[in-house]
Amino acid sequence: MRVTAPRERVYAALTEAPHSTPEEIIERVNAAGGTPVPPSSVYRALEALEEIGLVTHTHLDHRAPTYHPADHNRHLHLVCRSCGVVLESPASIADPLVAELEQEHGFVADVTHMAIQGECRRCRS
Amino acid sequence: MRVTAPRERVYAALTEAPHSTPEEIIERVNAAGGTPVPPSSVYRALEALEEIGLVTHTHLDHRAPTYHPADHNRHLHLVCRSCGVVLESPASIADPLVAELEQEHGFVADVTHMAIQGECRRCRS
DNA sequence: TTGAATGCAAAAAATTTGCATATTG
DNA sequence: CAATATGCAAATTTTTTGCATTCAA
Repeated sequence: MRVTAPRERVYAALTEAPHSTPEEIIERVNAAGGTPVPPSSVYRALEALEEIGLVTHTHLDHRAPTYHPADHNRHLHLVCRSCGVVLESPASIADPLVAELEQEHGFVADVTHMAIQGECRRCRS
Repeated sequence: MRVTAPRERVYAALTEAPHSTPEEIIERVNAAGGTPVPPSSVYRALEALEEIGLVTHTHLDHRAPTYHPADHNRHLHLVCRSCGVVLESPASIADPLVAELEQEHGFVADVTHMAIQGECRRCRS
């Protein structure tokens, strides 16, 4: 795995703005100026970074996946339908559900990959 | 809301094959023969059916949404990463998590909209 | 009859691919 | 030096939109 400028710039963009879609990353990487990075290189960089575990992606909603630096404190993503805010909660909060799913269905769940939709405190009030 | 042929055919396709993507629905509706229904009409029919609550959609993975007839027994979707099988579980299995999320974050979760990724019993063995 | 819905074709949006060139290790 | 990664352009894929025509109520 080579360290290249596009990969470094994509990773930098993700630390500046986690939960970015590919499009947002493309824009951010290029907004910074310097040699432009074409979309195809951004897509390939994301793929590479994800493969070595530096980056992960999550599906927050019906749109494109969002990428962020891999976090060893895995977390659940909670997305508000009204305002779009993304809350995070330790993945462990779902441990009882995960255990139940395994017992009931023999299914080993990864609750961090897909967000949970709902409505946040502020929008409810 | 008018009852029209395209809408009836789209709904019929969903009862025959729930969890279909728009593309699959387009194919199924037209495979049946008869007057072809163009993609735009399928998309519009899905939107209309969803609006009146006859149909819902769920995000099973990174691909297109999948549609199915609305079910008053709401359920969680469990998707196996290896084989792609879609298991269902009563939404109530997540009640404790939902309660916890509300208490901790004031977030009212709808756990049925996004599937949970993981690995099914058969693929694990 | 008449407004809602369709069908068609074209546009838009998002992602992928092939290939020659440049670059890392 | 040799294999990997980039940049560019074109091709795909998926979904949306405008508009004249048709059809359900």
